[in-house]
Amino acid sequence: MHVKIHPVGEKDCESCGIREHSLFKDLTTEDFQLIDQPIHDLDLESHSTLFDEGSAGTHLFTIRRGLVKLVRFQPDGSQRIIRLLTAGDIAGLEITASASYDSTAIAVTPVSACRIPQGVIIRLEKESPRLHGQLVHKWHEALKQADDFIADLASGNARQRLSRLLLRLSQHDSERDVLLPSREDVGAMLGITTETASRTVASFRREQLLTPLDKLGRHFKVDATRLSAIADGLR
Amino acid sequence: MHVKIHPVGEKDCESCGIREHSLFKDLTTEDFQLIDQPIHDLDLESHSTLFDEGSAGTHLFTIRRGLVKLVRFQPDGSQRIIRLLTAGDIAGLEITASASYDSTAIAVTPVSACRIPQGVIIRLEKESPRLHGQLVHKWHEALKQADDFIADLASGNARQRLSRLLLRLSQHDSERDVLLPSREDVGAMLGITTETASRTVASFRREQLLTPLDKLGRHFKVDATRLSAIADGLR
DNA sequence: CGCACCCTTGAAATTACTCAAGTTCAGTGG
DNA sequence: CCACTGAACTTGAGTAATTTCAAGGGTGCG
Repeated sequence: MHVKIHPVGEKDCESCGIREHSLFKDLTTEDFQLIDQPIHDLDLESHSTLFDEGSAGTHLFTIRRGLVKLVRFQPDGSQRIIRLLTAGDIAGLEITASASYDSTAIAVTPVSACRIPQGVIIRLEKESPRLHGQLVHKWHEALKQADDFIADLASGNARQRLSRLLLRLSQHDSERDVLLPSREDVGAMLGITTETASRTVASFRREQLLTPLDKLGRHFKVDATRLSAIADGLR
Repeated sequence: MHVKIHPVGEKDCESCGIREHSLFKDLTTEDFQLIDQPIHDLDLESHSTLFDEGSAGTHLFTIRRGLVKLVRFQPDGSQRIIRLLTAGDIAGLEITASASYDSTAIAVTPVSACRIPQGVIIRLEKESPRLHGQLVHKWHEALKQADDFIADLASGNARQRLSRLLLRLSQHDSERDVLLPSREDVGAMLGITTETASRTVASFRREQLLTPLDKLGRHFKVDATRLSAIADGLR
């Protein structure tokens, strides 16, 4: 696993491109003075692991670019994806409340992230009400996402689940197009097999709910209107 | 819906039976002085609603006794249970971060709860680091429970899901016995139909994985060892 | 060119859903 | 005290959806 690390000073954080979405959004210059351990800037390859479930929680990560999956391993060794993180999200939030990670975080695409030592967060949380508010905001976001995951992606038949996933993935994206993870990951996210994921995508393609934008079958333009109907169970 | 309300003063909170599990665990006597709005003690009947998804968040609830389900309504009008709350858990935590409730909370059994005004929590959170720590703890608990829900109760076939639910419900209980909610709720929790829930329970009974302790088919003694094997997919 | 890796497809088996009766039990009122 | 009723649970039979197992394609890379 190749990882590029650049130590960054406060200057970099203060001028960071995604700061308005990040934990450090509201921090003042004085707050930045409290950072007494290095924050690293990471570039991670696809498939690399940010941390493992159960291991000691030493850092928390702000995702700057790319897609990260949080997974739990099932008794049979397969993965169940429990959440997806994109730019602005935090991986490893739980270490502000606990000693170890609650799930495994794996990059699904190339990822850029800031790696923040636990100590920095703990210190800032104590001494900066600004960070504090952002942390609460992140807890809420994570919990809501988990709840959405249960209500949307773990309910209904395969067609409904895939529709909801596609709608969700296309939502934040520029204009109704979606870059899907591998069929295996789609399955692990929806709680269906890889084959069913593949068949359902193929079926959506035949029905022109999805129009391929590449030859690999990952990048699509979606028909949001008709997908919404399917998501709501209308055939 | 019948609700009994008893206003309580700080004295009651300080001597509350479940305080060691509650939000107010670490509060000092001075902290209690900050409570400037009445905290009510509620007795709720089975099936009564604590709050509705989307409605303005005015209170948060500490469950003292009984079982509460958090639900989201599906496009077809049916419920999907996204979390179960028992003694010591908090319902409506999200209003410390947001203006409205993210899900609907409904009592599954008769429930006793403390109803705490949003203002009290917001004030205490600002002024008492003790409460603050407890809140973070509760966020973490809720998130972990949501993640467990996805990994355990929304993965695998009906037998595996039911096994995991039974094991989880029997865990905290005194001695390997379980009081199940209605079959409909079991289904809504596992993402299966009522009929499949019923059939699977019946099947477990025939296999003596469950031994009825009442004639209604709600209260059982569980065979934890064999259920674990099923939960892990070993037939 | 050939080897991986992922995706796709087929066919049979399994699992779960749907629809439609029954059954049981608790509570109600005659 | 007993029939009546409603709600929840159970069960069956047929159908639909999904999984499983197995094989075949396509793409990119060494």
